[in-house]
Formats: sequence, C-alpha cells, structure tokens
Amino acid sequence: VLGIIWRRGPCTAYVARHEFLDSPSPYWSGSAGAVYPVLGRLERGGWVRAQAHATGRRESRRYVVTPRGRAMLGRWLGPPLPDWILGVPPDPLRTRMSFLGALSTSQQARLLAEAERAGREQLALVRAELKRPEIAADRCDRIVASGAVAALEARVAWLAESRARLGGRATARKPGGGRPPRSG
Amino acid sequence: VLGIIWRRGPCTAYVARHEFLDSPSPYWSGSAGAVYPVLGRLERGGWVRAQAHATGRRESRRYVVTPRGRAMLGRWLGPPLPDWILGVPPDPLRTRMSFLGALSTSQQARLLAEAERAGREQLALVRAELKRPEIAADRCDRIVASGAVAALEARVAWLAESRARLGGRATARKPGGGRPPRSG
DNA sequence: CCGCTCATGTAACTGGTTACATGATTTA
DNA sequence: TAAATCATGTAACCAGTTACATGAGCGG
Repeated sequence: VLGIIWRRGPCTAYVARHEFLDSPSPYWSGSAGAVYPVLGRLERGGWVRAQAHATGRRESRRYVVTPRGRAMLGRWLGPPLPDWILGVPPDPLRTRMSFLGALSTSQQARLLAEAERAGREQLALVRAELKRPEIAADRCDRIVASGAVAALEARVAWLAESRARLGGRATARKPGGGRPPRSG
Repeated sequence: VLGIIWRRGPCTAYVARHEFLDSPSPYWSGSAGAVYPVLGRLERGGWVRAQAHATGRRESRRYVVTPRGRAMLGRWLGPPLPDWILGVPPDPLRTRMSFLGALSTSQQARLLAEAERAGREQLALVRAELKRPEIAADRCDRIVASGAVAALEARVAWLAESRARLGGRATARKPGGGRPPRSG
C-alpha cells in the first residue's frame, strides 16, 4: 500500500484499493476492510499524510508518502533482500502437483492439459500487456511485465514436458483410488 | 495439511508440521498454533481419523485420511482448477520490482545483482535436489522439483536481462530521492 | 545430567475477508 | 431515473503467527 501511494502520487484510498482489485494476482484481495485500516496505520505512523480534497459536496482524502515513508519504502525494497524472497518463488500450481498421485492417471493427464492450455491463454494476455506503449515506456512496468511473461513461459514449458513424460511411459498404476505409496 | 497426511500415510501432527517447517517455501510457517487446530478441524469434519499410538509411556496420535478426506483432496486438486491458480504465479521479488523507481540507479543495480547472484545459488541447490535418487524416482517429486528449477531459471534469466537493460543505457535520473513520475 | 529432538497443545495478538452501510456523482 | 462508479468506512468472523508451557525419550 505504501508503494502504491508513492507511485500513484497523491491518491485516494479508493484508487490504491483498485490497484489490488484490478490486479490479476490474488495475493491480496484489496478489500475495503484491509485497505482503509492499513492507511490509518500508515498515517498514524507518519509514513503517509492525508490532504483533504473536496470535489463539490463530496469529500475525499488524498494520501501522499512522507519522507519517513519513503525511507521505509527503501528499506522494504532492499538491498538487502530477505532470504525467503530470493528463494524458489511460490506457485500454487506447483504445490498441487505434489499431490498428483491422488488422482487417476487420466485425471492427471486432464489436469496437466487444462493447466497448459490456460497457461498459453494467460501468456497471450501478458505478452499483449508487455507490448502496450504505456507499459513498454516505463522501465519498471516493463521489467514487471517481462517477469510475468518469463514466469508463464517457464511454467508452460514445464507443464508440457511433464505431460509428455506422463503420457510417454504411463506406468501401470493399479486401480483402487490411488493409495499413497508406502514410505518404506 | 490434508494432502500431507495422505502422502505421508499414518503420521503425527508433528511430522506434518515439519513438512512446512523444513520447506524452503515461506507460504505457511508450519506453526504449532496453525497445524494442531487445523488437524482438529479436519478430524471433526471427518476428513482425517486419528489412531492412538503409544510408544512406551509417550502417547501420540497418528492421522490417516478417510475416504471422505480423499474425495475432498481430489476436489481440491481439480480439474477444474480455479482461475487464480492458472494465472500468473505470484512472485514477491517481481512485486518489489514495481517500486524499483524508488531507489537510486546504483541501488537498483545492486538490488538486481544481489537477486541474480542469490538466484544462481538457489538454482544450484534445487538442481542438486532434482538429481537426488529419492526425488528422481518419484514421478510427483520430480515434477515439483523440475518446476522449481524451471521457475528459478526463468527468474535468473529475467534478472540478467533486466540488469543488462538497466546498465546498458542508464537514463540520467536526477538525484533527489527518486520522486515518483507524475502520471500525466 | 545437559541438550536436542519428538510430541502436543493453548492463549493473546494481529490482521485479512466477508458483508454491511451510506451517500454523492456520472452515465445510459 | 436507474444503474454503475466514486468514495469511505465499520463489525463480525476466521485463522495464522508468536510465544509460551509441558513432558518423554535419547545421545554424548
């Protein structure tokens, strides 16, 4: 939230909120019950300042980042970065793959096929995003967008390879509900 | 947690907990205050069953997944998978890159260099993991490990390219704390 | 006997989500 | 004038984290 207020210049909580709501990433929902309280905490802590800004009869508060808030943003950004950020990036799809053995072989194939197809679709979307002039013009936006493209390309290639390996030599797994393999 | 109980066969909450504690992924900390309550909920819901298992004077409860729990696991795994899982995978590093403009040019370069170096280190670790026989032998483990390798390779390549672009033509940004660009 | 691991929990704190509540302004 | 958007919040609920508390078994 602090970063968004910094980037969007003086802006309302509503605008910051929609940065999350419009984002394809589901990490944070951007619910009002989260954004308004966090802005209150940031203001009380002196990291942002609110300017009253009335348009007609409607009142709104526009937030700006204070020097103290900027310093905090710098510390948050790093360097140094905490280890957990530099480690293997989380992927909910990869997590589920750990439990692939709980599905029948045909279900496994169907799951991988669905994920790969959806991945290609998403890839087309983010590639189009990367080509948009307002994204391509900004250094940071371009880096972020190309990172999303790279992550999706890697995922699609990984899924394709996994699917090929699965289909290639389908080890006969006895029917019976896919019991977990006994750890010897 | 349900998936771990399924995969590890009859196992204690302690074992399930350490699956999170030992994992490099920080998505869930595996704190006792989370794992024990969730196992209680799973048991009350009939998704897992506990077998009392006393070793000497020490008592412990070993959990197993019930048929109902297995059905639930299958539904959770999909197909179909929810959209947010199939979208661009989250990456805390990518998120921070959105705010790279808040750093001075030299700090930006330092940050990217640090991330790239750490990425290569991590890559060596997960590649070694992938080669371990017990990982290579299991279909799911191999898929997960190769997914981690693919994600990290993509990230390192992305960072290297971003760094080259940054260093290549360093646009003169006036000193003064890196004010956000006015959105015109 | 000291320290580590195995093993199980609880309680306070924190904070995100869901759902609700309100009202002005713009647009079809 | 109806619907959508702009705009701000609150309260109950849920659940993860932190920190604490306890005790058995085992290796040095």
